[in-house]
Amino acid sequence: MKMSDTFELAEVRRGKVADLVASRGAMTLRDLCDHFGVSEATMRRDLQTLDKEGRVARTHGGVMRKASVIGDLPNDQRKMVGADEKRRIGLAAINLLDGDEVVFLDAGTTAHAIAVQAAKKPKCTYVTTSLGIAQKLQSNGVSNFYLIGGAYEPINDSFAGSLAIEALRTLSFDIAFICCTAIDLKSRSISVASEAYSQVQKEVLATSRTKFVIADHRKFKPSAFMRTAKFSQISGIITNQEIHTDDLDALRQTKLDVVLA
Amino acid sequence: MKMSDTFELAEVRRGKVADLVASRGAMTLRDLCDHFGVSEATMRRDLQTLDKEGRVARTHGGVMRKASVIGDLPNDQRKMVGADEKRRIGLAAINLLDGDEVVFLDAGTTAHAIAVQAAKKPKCTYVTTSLGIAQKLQSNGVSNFYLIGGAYEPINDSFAGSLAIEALRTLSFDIAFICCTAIDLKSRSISVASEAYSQVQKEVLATSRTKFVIADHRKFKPSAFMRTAKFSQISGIITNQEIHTDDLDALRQTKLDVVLA
DNA sequence: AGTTTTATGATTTTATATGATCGATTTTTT
DNA sequence: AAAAAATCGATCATATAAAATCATAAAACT
Repeated sequence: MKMSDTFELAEVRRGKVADLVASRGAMTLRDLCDHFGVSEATMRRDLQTLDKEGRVARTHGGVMRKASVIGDLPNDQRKMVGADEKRRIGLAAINLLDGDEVVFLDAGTTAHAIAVQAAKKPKCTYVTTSLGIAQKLQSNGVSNFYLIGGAYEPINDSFAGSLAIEALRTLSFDIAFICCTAIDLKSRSISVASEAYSQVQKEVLATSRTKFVIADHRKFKPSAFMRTAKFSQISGIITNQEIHTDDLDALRQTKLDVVLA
Repeated sequence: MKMSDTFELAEVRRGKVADLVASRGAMTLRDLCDHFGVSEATMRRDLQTLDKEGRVARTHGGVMRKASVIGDLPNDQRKMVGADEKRRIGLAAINLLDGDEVVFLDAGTTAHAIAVQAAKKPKCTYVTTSLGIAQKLQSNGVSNFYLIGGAYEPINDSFAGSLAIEALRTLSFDIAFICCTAIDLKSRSISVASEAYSQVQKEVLATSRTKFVIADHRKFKPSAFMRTAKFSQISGIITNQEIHTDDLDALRQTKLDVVLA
């Protein structure tokens, strides 16, 4: 039988399975089959092998990280404001993808929620300016990603400056997921907190075919910082159902695609 | 037995096979056949030989890098090898700094040990290609650092490729701390495991005023991978006291500054 | 030169990996 | 507790890969 294109060697695949399980803590058989594109029988045999080697611990229906190799716990479980809303937004974003795009992930906790799910579209190429998102992609076993480097901006855990701008000029993205600090429905614009980063965002917007702003409902408030873009420059907004009715009405009066997660 | 001819001798080819496998992590038999233009039978025999010599690890359908070389081990395990030696090397490196330089930190566990101490010279500007080192600087509160982005290289947790090279071309460093896989005292050269990353290192060397190789005593062994630089291109070596006497004598016969930590 | 040794590629035989199927077992639902 | 659903392990056919064998070609040695 023909093996998957991405993981041609069984042993390599098993290594990735072990890494993935170690980083996520636990996974179902179904998740692993989808991720690696193999049948249940094959994945069962992989898990059997890995279990014998002591690299994972099998359970009914899936597999868990071995209790002894705790190490650093994934910070997915770290409490953040509106964690479930962000998770839903991240899932909605991932579901917008066909599966073969070049995807830009902006710096921000909402884009972080996309990175958490990125393994579901393993054929996509991910590009980010965020240190934390790069970490997350790496620990989730997504290895086909690019990081835009530059000067570190502690304010949003990202890289900016001329190095970043220059790097972005040589790239282009199929779709960009943009984070912001505030969405002002009156001026129909989005804004961020860092001056250096607003330049990065402008460059990203200039080089992306489709641009979605991702923002939970709390972001709909008057801006007070650097204005990055007007609504006319973006394709749509992904937000969550808890959005205030007035805000939603205002949004619907724009030309933007609105996705409620 | 004649070795003078530089044409495609079998042993030369096997060396290249070992290099390629070490640099890519894993390859299929078919890939290798295509790359070297030999039959499957021949390549199988090569792999059999290399496997017996312990230079690669065969698997069904192809071949993988030996886990012990670098990279495939879980991060926490890798860091524990010679931890105290690396800590001392890191400290020695930091003590070489005046306190106001632009410092390049290479990708590798030894450079990681420098990053751990970086807060002791807070006025320095740090630049790195390593995701892990960027994390460490960030978590240590060192915020004046730059990350060279690019395509992620799982083999050494760093970024490489044309984006990285281009970014490096616009910078220059006062001092660079370079990590390597092996230091060959006979050929007086250093080598690394990743093809893409050796290019990054060459660019760093070209753009740094002072270049120190940092390597614990285990690194003094014949190279088998990508040669990055000759001794004539670097300023000195920082290693630890446990270095073998023969190695130290050989080192002292070079023009390099030798720092024992 | 001529002989021996080694390396290579084609061919056949053996071994391994995969996916589908089918009861058996466990878990969940009713 | 019974029924339903999901998961598991075993088996089989098939496709792919590895080993063994053999004939030829290239090097090395005398």
